[in-house]
Amino acid sequence: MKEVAAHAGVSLGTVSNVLNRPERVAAATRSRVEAAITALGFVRNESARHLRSGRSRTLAFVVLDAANPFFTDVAAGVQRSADAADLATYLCDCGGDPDRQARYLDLLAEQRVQGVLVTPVDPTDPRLEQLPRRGTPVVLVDRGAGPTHCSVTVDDVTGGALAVDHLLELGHERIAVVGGPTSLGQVADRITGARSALERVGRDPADLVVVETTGLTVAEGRRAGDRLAGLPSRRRPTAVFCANDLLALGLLQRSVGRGLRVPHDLAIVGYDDIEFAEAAAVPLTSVAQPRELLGRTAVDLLLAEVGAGPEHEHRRVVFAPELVVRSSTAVPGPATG
Amino acid sequence: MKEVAAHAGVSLGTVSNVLNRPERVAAATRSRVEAAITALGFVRNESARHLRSGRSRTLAFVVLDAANPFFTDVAAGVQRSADAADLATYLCDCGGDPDRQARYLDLLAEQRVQGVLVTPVDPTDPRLEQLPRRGTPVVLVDRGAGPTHCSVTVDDVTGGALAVDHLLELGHERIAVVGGPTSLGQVADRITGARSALERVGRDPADLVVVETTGLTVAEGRRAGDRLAGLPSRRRPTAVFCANDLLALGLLQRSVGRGLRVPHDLAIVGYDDIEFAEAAAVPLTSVAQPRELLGRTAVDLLLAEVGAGPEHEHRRVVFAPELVVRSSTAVPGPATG
DNA sequence: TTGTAAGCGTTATCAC
DNA sequence: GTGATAACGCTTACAA
Repeated sequence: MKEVAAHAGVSLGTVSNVLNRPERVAAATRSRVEAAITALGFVRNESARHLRSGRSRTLAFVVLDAANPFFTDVAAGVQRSADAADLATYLCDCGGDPDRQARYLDLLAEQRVQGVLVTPVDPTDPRLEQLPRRGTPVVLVDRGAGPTHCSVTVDDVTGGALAVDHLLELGHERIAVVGGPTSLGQVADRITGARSALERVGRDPADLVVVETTGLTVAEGRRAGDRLAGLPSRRRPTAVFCANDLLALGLLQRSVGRGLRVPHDLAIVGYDDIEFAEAAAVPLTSVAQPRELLGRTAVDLLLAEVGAGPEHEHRRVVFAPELVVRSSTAVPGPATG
Repeated sequence: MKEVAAHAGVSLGTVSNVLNRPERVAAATRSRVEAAITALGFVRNESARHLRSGRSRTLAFVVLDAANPFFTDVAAGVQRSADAADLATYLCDCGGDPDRQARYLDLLAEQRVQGVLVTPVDPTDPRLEQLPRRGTPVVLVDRGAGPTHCSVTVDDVTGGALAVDHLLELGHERIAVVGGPTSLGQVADRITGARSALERVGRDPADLVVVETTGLTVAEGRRAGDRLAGLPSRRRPTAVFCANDLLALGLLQRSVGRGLRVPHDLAIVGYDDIEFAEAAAVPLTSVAQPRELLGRTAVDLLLAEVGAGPEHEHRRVVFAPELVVRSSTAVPGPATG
């Protein structure tokens, strides 16, 4: 900037004014400075301006796992709202690793971003509470809040119940849940919902077979498929509720591959209703969540908190899930079975 | 930091030493300072340290479209290598929008990140050349480089040829390509490869029907499926090569939905071999790329450039694609057709 | 309308 | 081993 000033024959302050309050500076000087800027290829140093003037124009979305299309869809909503507020969004992918979450949160704290949105891998990380205490608002996305944050969620207990209600209505007796790790609130809640659905019809919730996985991935779904397909048909569940669509897709693929007919031998319900659920080998029944809206709302809450300052009241927004029925649970038609 | 110094009864410089060269400071003072740090919840200001000491410990990966699993898989490779080098990775999602790419590149320039990896939406953006000229190395990922960058790519011309070779071997005469926009080099190259395959067997490359799409998405694939399924069977292609798997999945879904049998009435080849290709309604034949490796190599090139400084010689690494044959082109077995 | 100068929170170079 | 102090590149009063 010093060079620009020299080149244009003005002072540092004037260059700064051209950059920040162009109306304050005479047209002639301004164009001289602008010429110098392009001639020298000057680019402002964001760290310096940030250091001087408080906050950055950046927001971060720390996601559990960017390989899951659910989160990239939520991220699309985040970006949309953030763009409208003229904030840039950095996506920080934890890839399911709590250490990475920790590192990102530390980094973002040091970076003094405007705010952080998180779908936590580890919701118990103390950093999640430290950040807002030190002035960086945090909004929890897809996970319930403590007293220190706003949150946007979809009711996962209801969602789990929706799925199992549907299977019970279809007359299924042996129902399994595939999902994990249960340290993820989403998974735990969906299983709770599944149990409550059984309970409501007078069945013992302990009847629910839980096949725990180490992650919500297609690969884990395949593994679960192997386990189930390996059971003698007498003992095998006739229906499976998967904690997300990736699991369901893997399970579906492996089940079909090992000769099971879906839904005839095995009905499958997924969760999230990602775009690929509909395009699957057997179109997947799934519990849909308003993904984009989740992201947009999260940003709205964040902006409200940034605007309000410390007297801000944290809010929890909860959306309702919806069951989308497709062939993976419907009675098989002639072309599908 | 001043507060920490006061609280611990030492000077600013000592606090800094505790933070950066703890061995230089007496154990007693050190623990006093550390106590003060945790007591006050002190977090270093990254902008300030960055301003003082040159460069950041951050790298950005600007992706064409994070909703495409291909890119999140590449990103996983990027993160892996970046983690190993103790660099944090920000993912910047352009969502296919060149304006967003422009905004991100501007922001990253101002932020003085260590380096930028890009799978460009708009490879002609002058910012891509300005950045390295001003000291921020840029590595092009999945796109060929000019003289100002390193690049890592997979040979898309060969990939396109691989796909069409396969269809020709299966005896297909009327072959279509679905893809777009052709402003994307990937798309253009794959189509070029497709044409060259026809040429090699003495066919007129102009025979290739090109169904242009506005993006590489499932939705666009569905639209293309409608167009194709609407044709009278006499004129309809018997095989389609899609420029990526998302298109292929959408096309597949809609074709099957409109009564076409895959591969009997319509054979489909995708590109990228994303995880969902295998789990599709009809498992998808696809051209596989070493996605993770692409990302890891990109970071390696970037680090080499950062290490070498201006006398660095730009490199272009090109990997080979591989055809993975599945049911969407194979002769239908009893269970699949 | 433009220039001057203080200060943002660090780090690094010195003396002490 | 520790404490002053001068940068780093910018913004913003305030003075000219």
